[in-house]
Formats: sequence, structure tokens, C-alpha cells
Amino acid sequence: MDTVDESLKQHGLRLTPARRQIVEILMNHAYALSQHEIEQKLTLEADRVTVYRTLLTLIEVGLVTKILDERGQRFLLCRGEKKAENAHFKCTDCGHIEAIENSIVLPVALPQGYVLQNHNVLITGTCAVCNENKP
Amino acid sequence: MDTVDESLKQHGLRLTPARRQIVEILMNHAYALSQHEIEQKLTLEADRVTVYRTLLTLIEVGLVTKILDERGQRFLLCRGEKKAENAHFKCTDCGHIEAIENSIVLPVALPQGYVLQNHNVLITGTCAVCNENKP
DNA sequence: ATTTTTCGTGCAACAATGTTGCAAATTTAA
DNA sequence: TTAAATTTGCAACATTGTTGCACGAAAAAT
Ligand SMILES: [Mn+2]
Ligand SMILES: [Mn+2]
Ligand SMILES: [Zn+2]
Ligand SMILES: [Zn+2]
Repeated sequence: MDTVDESLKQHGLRLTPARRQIVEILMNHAYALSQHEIEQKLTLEADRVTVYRTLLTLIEVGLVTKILDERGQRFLLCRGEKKAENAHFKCTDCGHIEAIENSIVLPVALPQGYVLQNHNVLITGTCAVCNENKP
Repeated sequence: MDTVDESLKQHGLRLTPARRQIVEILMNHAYALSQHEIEQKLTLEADRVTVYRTLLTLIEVGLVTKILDERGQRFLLCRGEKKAENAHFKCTDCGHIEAIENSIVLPVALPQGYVLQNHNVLITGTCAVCNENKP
């Protein structure tokens, strides 16, 4: 049983072709994918609602997390313990989105009486690759 | 000529009823409004496309900035020099969104070769008012 | 291995938001 | 007051999110 199946089993999910392939796709990408991008990378035929619900399920069990983009949401595998605690960087040139490791985003000083639940940080700019190609 | 008209003039925009009222609405709110919320607060009749384009224009000239929400974008007046450099807080109870003054969010240490352009920080949690009402 | 139960999927349908083209109306400049 | 430039309303379409329900597939029970 491979890593994908183990992950699904560990989270109490049934092994279905759609789940297997979606998790595998997310495993093979270091940056966050939109639902549409995931659909395009699927070799099997899956309805977009299936992809939608599969992602909901994966988030619910903690396998996947999402971040907010200008146009909708983007999904990526939870690595390690942290969910979306990292800031994410989106290159305005190539469009790739990646988690920024070691990014110190929080704690932010919230006003008195406020309680923190979650946060979403998207930083835009240009990545190293794109900056090299056009100096 | 009131503050609204001055702002519009200063940014080289024509004075139209829609622009006047939309800017006024944003001036009277400390938190970010969705396009739909703005529409609802208008007393004059304006097509949603007009609101859409008006907001685009206001952002383009620097009068307004937007932040990303789970469901679309939210708009607020630019105060002072800073655009959306502040973090924004959204209460999951009452839904209000406000800029967090004095929030130290950046600089985030970006990897070598990366260039920063902008950032968007949305923090979710519960606000002081909501926490008082339900302790 | 077969049945039963539980869960996942496809399809249809709808909601919300974003986006564009174009003609009519409005604002500003001449 | 007229002409030029800009803004608006309307129609139309795209994208994404969301739900109900009947059917199919996976896991559990027998
Ligand atoms: Mn798509
Ligand atoms: Mn609306
Ligand atoms: Zn890039
Ligand atoms: Zn609140």
C-alpha cells in the first residue's frame, strides 16, 4: 500500500480512484493548485462536483488546506504539523504559489478582547526563476 | 465642495452620483465591504456593473483598496499613505472586517531572489463585542 | 462469496461573482 | 450651447461555489 492509500486510510477515508489521484497530484506539487488545475491534471474522468467535494473532505480530515487567491481558492497538501500557518507567495509572472517556509507572520498583536482563530497570508511578487530570466 | 468631491477631483475623476455615493459609503465604514453590501447601501439605483466598474476605477486611482475574502473581494478606502499594508481581521461571528492598526505583518523573510510586490493578510477570529456577549 | 450497509459519484440545477461589448445618457471642456 | 470624452445600463456570458437526489462503488457483515 503506497503513501497515498496510507494517508487516506489513516484519516478514515475510503479508497476511491478520485481521492487517490487528487491526493497524488497534490503530493507532486509544492505549490497550491486551483480546483480547475487539479481537474486538468486528472487522467480519470471526474465531475467537477466530485473534485469539489473530494477537496472538502480532504480539508475536513486535515489532509489538505486551502488559501485564498484573487480568483477563488487554492489547495495544497498539509505538510508536517502546520496547516496554513505559513505565508504563501504567488509569483505574478509565472503564477506559481508556494508556502514560504520559516515565514514569521504571526503573532500579530490583536486588539484587547479579540480571539484569533486562523489566518491567511498571500504575498505577491516575482520569484527567483522569473527574476533571473528577465534581469 | 465636500470631502468626497475633493477626493474624486484630486484623482482626476468626474463627479457622478454613483461615484459620490460609493465613496461616501466607504468613508463611513471602518471595515471592508463586499460589492454586494455596497450595492445594498446605495439609495440611488445603480447597476451592479456600474458598482463593479466604479470600484475598479477607484482602485486604479488609489482611492480604494481591496482585500481577499473567502467569498470574493472586499473594498475599503485607502487611509493615509498605506494601501492594504495592514492586516485585516474578520469576525466569524458578526462578519465585520476591519483593518488592524499597528499590525506588524511584514517584512516577511522571502527566499533569495524573490521580490515583494504586495500582500494580503486576513485573520479570522472573534471580535471583542462578540466575545463579551457570549462568554 | 454474497449480501447488506454505508458512502461516493454523476448529473442537473441554481446562486454568486466577475467580465465584456455596445448603445444611450451624462459630464466636462470648448 | 455645442461637441468631445467619459460613464452608465443592459444584455450576455464565464467561472466558481453549492445542493439534492438517484445510482454506483466500497467496505462491513453474514
Ligand atoms: Mn474549471
Ligand atoms: Mn450581490
Ligand atoms: Zn515566477
Ligand atoms: Zn464580532
